Amino acid sequence: MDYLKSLNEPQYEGVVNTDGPTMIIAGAGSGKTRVLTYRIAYLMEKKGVDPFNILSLTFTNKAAKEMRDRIEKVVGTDARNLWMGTFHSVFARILRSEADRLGYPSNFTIYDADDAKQLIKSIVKEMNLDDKVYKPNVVLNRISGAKNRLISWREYIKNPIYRADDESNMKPELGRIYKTYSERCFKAGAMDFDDLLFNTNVLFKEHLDVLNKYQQRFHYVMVDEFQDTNISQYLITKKLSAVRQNICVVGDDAQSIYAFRGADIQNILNFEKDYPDLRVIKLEQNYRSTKNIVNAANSIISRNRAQLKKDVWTANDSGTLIELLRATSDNEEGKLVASSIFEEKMQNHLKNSDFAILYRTNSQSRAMEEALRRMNIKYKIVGGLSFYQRKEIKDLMAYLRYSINHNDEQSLRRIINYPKRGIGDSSLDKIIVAANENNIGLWDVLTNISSYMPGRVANAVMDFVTLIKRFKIDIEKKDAFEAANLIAKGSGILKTLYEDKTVEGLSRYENVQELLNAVKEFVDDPDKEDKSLGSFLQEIALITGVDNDKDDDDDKVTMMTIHMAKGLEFKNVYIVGMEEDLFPSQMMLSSRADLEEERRLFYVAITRAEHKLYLSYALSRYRFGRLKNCEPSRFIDEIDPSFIKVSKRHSKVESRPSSEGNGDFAKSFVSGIKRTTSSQPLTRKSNYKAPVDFKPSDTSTLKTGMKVEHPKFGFGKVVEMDESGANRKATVNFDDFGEKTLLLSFAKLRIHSN
DNA sequence: GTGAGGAACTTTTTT
DNA sequence: AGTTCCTCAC
Repeated sequence: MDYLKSLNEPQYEGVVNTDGPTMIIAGAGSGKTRVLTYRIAYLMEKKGVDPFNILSLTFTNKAAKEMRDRIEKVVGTDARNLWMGTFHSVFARILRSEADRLGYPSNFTIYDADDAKQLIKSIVKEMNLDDKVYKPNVVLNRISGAKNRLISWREYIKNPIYRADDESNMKPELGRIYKTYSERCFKAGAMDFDDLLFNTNVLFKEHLDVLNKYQQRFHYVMVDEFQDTNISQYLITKKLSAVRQNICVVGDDAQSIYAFRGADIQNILNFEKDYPDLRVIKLEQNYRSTKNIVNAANSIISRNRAQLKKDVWTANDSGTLIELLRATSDNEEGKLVASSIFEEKMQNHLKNSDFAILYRTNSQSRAMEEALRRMNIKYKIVGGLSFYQRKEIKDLMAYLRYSINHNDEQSLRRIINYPKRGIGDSSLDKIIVAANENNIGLWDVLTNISSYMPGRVANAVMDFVTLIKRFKIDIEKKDAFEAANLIAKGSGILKTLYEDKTVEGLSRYENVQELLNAVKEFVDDPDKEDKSLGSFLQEIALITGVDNDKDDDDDKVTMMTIHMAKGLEFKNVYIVGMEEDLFPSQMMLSSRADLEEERRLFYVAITRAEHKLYLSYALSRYRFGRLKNCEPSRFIDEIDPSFIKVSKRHSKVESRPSSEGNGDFAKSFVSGIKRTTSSQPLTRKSNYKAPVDFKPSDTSTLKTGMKVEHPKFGFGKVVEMDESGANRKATVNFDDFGEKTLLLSFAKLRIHSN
């Protein structure tokens, strides 16, 4: 057990005091992951605990995987049997096997935020409420908040305080929306993210035999990033460890940055009250960063009132001062950062992967990307719109999900008319209303469609039902990969995408193939016990941006939001967009507590840096297409000035550009074609109007090989004619826009020559 | 039912 | 600057 020798005293305490309630307060960079890893290894090696009896909850799946790998290095392949994962993934797994207790199917669907918002939107519409008042985001937040505090819709409706609160906010119907939303999810056999935790609590509360089973199973319970757990999560861990009391939570109140998601910093501040004989261990020595960085971070966080006493220090060198960069615009900010990275690489022999650019909002990545590309610096963006949120992926997933769970309303919505089969929105609404009015499942309506709907649409629905039934059989008879393949082909998704020869269409086709590859990998993975398609889908639903980070060994600069950077470290860090209203975010400044959360976020960002930290801000920035003036963030002034210096790249203040931007670069894009609005994207072809003198020719004589002109796409050559159907189509290869297939009854083509 | 085109709105972080 | 909703014509 050599590894114990490398630990300092509090770290050692954290590893060997395995029994009884323990709280480890771990300052940034204090070796928290090491302690947790060794603690588990110690439990297995020294105490002979079966890994099957250890539950370790982490914040991301990636963190879980890394920890498992590290433990495996110490104790061997036994580590694979540990229960390790995020709250959501571990309890989704448990719910899956206990679903019948709650009246759910074991193959329940997991709704992501997108599905949830769509559902709320349609409920608000059905209830004839104003969607300006009941915005899906706001409603979902409110429902989510209630669930995270374990308030069911029944209690919500009963409680006069919530009602009064909602009424004073002019949203008296929230309770009813919550009720309908819950019922619809239940009927659809679906749980949203919050339900996974909420229903686990219900399960443990109402089925004591089940609770008992898991209490007996988990002899040791550990929770990482405890500062970011909500009440619902806290109660689950408390219940699970109630018999043996072997609960160990690890966290840092100074790094609590998920209050918006229901994380309650009181969990960590009040933990002592719940466990009077709690052992508290503080890890205060920072091994990661220079003195300047540690002290600067301390000078920031000391301004917050809500915190535990802690004295983070380091024995490392002072290092260089933090550098402050000022740019005239967001684009120049990108250039300054890129050239600074270039210079640092040259002078200090650093790799791209030693750098991280951190920002407050995802939209800030754009300017940085362009600058890095121009300087030929490789980069990767972690998070943002993930692979699994792309339309084509969600479409295929919806087919897979629906083929497994025929009552999944949101999936049905996506696929019933994609590819087009003549079942429009109004027909779909009728189907949903029929299901709700007769209190039956969607599938029951679809299979008896002729009693609800006459004629042409009914036939289309019957074809759809036959298709889904076929898929269901495929899933039962074949393995997940083959079934997914058959569904991708049979649904017509592959064909539709294959026919789209545009650049975007090609990449969409490749993405679908990529998803099929992911299923293949899943099926071939020897570590997976349940290889059904349903199990694959549930796993995918809980994958996040960081988990998805495939090429982390490539030499690339990492770009991500500060939230995503939690738990990571880099030699050099750039925190960009240090502007008032952006960071701290304007939306967070309504109360003191929120300012403190923004400050903790800044603390997290600073403490990611090992050697060198840069802060940058711009004097003006594009927002909704307009250039807006910006002021430096108050956080810059809050850093003790002895740790910070102004960079030599700092721009002069006088050079601030005029705030009157006219994003009118489109004019030069395609000559002779006018943009119809100043504010709409180039990607939409309808944003261009033909010059007034454009007169289309009679296209009845159009043939392959002819040169044509189109008002929006300019000149091109006909590569293929399709005269088979009622609608004549021509595929034209345009000089500037590539191949497009045009319906000749609509297309305004002018024939030039052949 | 479908697609084109215009207007209006957007305004944070994520399991 | 990009998305989404609405309207209108086919």
